[in-house]
Amino acid sequence: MMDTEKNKDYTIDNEQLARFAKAMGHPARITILQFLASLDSCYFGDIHNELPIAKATVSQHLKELKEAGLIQGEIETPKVKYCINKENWEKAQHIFGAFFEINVEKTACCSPEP
Amino acid sequence: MMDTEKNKDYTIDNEQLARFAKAMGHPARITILQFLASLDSCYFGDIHNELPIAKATVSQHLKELKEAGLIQGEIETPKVKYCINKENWEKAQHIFGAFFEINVEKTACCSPEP
DNA sequence: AATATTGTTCGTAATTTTGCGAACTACGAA
DNA sequence: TTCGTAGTTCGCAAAATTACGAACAATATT
Repeated sequence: MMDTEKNKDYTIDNEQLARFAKAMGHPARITILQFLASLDSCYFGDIHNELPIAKATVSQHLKELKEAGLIQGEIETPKVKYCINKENWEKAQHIFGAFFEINVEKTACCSPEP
Repeated sequence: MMDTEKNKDYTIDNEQLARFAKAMGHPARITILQFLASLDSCYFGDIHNELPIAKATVSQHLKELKEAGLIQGEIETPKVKYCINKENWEKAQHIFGAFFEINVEKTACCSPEP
């Protein structure tokens, strides 16, 4: 049959952007990313110390950030060192940058506030 | 008592960034935002037509984007016209921009891949 | 008045998220 | 070996998210 129907699947790029955004969709995870980027420390204990939540919960948030690709961790016995995943961080920079490049001025649709 | 304890609350900025990110944390909502920004149309029906989900679900996603402040809607009987909330869109641009301005090069912590 | 169009809201179900304490692992020091 | 440190994982509960069809509302058309 002909392919006249519109493809309604989400694009890979949109899936990826949503994935990153979702990972960033919690204040604890934003705080973690900022802390890691500021490089006051990379250790779990110090990250935990910045946050108002239990260590088990911090561990979970770190796991999610890791699964989204935004951070990585390595064991440095007896501590665990986390850091930004540089490659994917840059990917996120670009993908968010492109997303927000859209010129809203030019595309105003609803009438402005009267 | 003295306030020697570290304040572990999330900052307003981090809460706001997480709020925006969370709203963007679903491919359908990313697609909606892009569609509205591209201005092929502003009407619910056309938005629905772009997505692989039921209209009730589309309506819910639009509601969430509206509650996060990223879009706004107005009735244009018998249709409903949605659009980007310009003010908050720019706010999001800035807040995401600032977030990703962090220089990861300078802050690399974990050893690079060997 | 009956119909059609355009979306929203309701009720419901399945899944995911968030959070915690307790138990556990791994290692080094006493 | 026993203890302490540093985190992870487990088990659970509460809440939020995602999704749908059916019912509903508001308006225009016949």
